[in-house]
Amino acid sequence: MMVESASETIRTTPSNQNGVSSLSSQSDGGGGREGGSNGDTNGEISPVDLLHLQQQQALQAARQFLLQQASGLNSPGSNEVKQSPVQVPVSMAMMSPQMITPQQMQQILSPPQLQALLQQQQALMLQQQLGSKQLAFQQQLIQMQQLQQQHILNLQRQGLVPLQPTATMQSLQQAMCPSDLQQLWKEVSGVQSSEDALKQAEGLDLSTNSSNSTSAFAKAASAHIPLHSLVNGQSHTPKRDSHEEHAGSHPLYGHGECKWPGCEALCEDMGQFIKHLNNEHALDDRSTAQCRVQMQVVQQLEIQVSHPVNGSNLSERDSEAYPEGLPHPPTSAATPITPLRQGPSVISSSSLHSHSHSHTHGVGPIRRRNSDKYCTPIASELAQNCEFYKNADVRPPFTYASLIRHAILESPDRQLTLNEIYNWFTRKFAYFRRNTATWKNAVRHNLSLHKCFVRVENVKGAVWTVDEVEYQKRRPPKMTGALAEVTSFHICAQSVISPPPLCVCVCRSPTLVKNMISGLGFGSLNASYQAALAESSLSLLNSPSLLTPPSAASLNMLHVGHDDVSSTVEQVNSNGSCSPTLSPQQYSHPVHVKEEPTEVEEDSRPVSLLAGVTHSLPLPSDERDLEEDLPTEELE
DNA sequence: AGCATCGTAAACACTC
DNA sequence: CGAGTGTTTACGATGC
Repeated sequence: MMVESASETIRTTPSNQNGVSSLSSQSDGGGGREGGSNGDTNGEISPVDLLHLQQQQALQAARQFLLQQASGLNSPGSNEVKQSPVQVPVSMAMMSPQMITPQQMQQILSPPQLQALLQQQQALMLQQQLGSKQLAFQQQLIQMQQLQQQHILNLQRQGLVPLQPTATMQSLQQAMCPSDLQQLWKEVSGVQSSEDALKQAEGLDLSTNSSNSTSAFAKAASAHIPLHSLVNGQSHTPKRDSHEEHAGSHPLYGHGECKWPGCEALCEDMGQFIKHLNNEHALDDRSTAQCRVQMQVVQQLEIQVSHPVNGSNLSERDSEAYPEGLPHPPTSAATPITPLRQGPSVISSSSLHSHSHSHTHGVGPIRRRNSDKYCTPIASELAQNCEFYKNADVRPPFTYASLIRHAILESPDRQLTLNEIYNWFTRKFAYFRRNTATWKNAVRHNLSLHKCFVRVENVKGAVWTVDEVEYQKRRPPKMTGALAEVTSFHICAQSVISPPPLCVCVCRSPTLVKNMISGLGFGSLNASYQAALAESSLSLLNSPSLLTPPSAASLNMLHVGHDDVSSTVEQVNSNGSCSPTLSPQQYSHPVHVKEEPTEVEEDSRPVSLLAGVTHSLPLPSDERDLEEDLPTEELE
């Protein structure tokens, strides 16, 4: 089996570079500029090669760890699992289908995704005919992909094809696209997805073999081939029979003990191990978060490898999605545009919404926990799914307070009349174009109830503003839950992309990196997991390419975020520089002070990664000022 | 169980 | 008077 224990894997030296190569094999000609630096022919290793090697090593370790988790979480040994002809991708595989109830699914998927899922499922119910044909087709496809892999592998060995690690992460992200969620849903609900998979397969370019523009990995992800069959480029023939595949071994089982990172529980036999796996490592927030964190790590590593210096990885789409002067969400920087995406474009922690209310009203509630518990970056979500929410009658998974705040802060003057807030709601969300009485009442209720919303008498009448201090106060004092950790690390990882020099300076110590990770709310993650993150990050952070001046984008990443919408908006003024939100007291007009029912005494939100690390360091005065000025909420 | 948060509903007051 | 706005209370659901 390719999977060793987690700690071993993390420390795996890149003796088999093929692992990276095969995963990232791609010859799109778009950015393989570093492929030529392969210096293994002359025996001399240049610094560049060393760097690359180091990066690849970190990448490999992170990737393997992720894949381990994916396969481990999949609990393939469970007899209850009836393997469908189509495998779920890694992101899906990490959610043990047999353990996911529809309720859990609702919690995992955002409402838009759910809606898309359900619609697809309904359509699918009508046609379930092509099972066997599709299976054969899939197998053919797999064979072709294996050939393709081998070929690309050979080319890479000869230095003919540059490494394209980015493709891997794109694939991972593709693997998390709504269509794949649909796939998962179908599998969970026992619906054969032959039609759908066939469509996907047809989408692949079968007319070309070795050097087309789609990586084998991406194809595999699209075709739902188990990722572990691609790892290391070894030609594991994907076995369709889960029993056959997992009868005697399991990636996370070896030498009589569970190889789950940090577990090491003794299991006499496979059955016991499976039981243990299901009991101890079942899908929950934490395991999901771990996978997501790991994916973030891999993503950042891959971004780093493929975009060593410049910040040009912000797509035009991102530019369009954000108001002038507002920072772009760090997630977008690495978010590939994939045609597979139909609904919400990004599945991040922000998409892990619980939407479990089952109200009888036409208008279901916006669950606060969605944003607070999961620290949803609403700005990011909204920006990226703007069109979706605009057109789809789907309830946004954000609290009224968050939305109102976002609306206000998005406005040029950071103040809106009630009617303008209404208009914003209806303009931005198709969902709010109906049931107006309900939500408008709720909006008014929220405006009045929350002290963070301040009514200001204006010449034109009353406008509503946001008192950011108050808003922050009412935030939960402590982020709990694994997904909060993800968000924290999200920022950590993002800051890795293009951190300011001062960040790099302190991150060269693995211990420190580890401490940073723990200090950022990763304390609940086990030691080896933290070590994995730390070490993965370290390799990256040692890269000279990180020694880039702080850019606006990188500064945006320096703060651990919280939930929602305006995390992005409020701290940045129109000229792009960061500043505290205009306090209501700055208005010359009378202000109605409200008392909020409950107040959190202390703002003990996670501090920024930078702040947590750099306080002991000399900081350029201007940067220090900037840092102090910046609220500690995530700047998306 | 208790608490906090949120969404919803509704009553009420005030202004235009 | 009615609509819009703003405040307040109550209640149920949910999560911790």
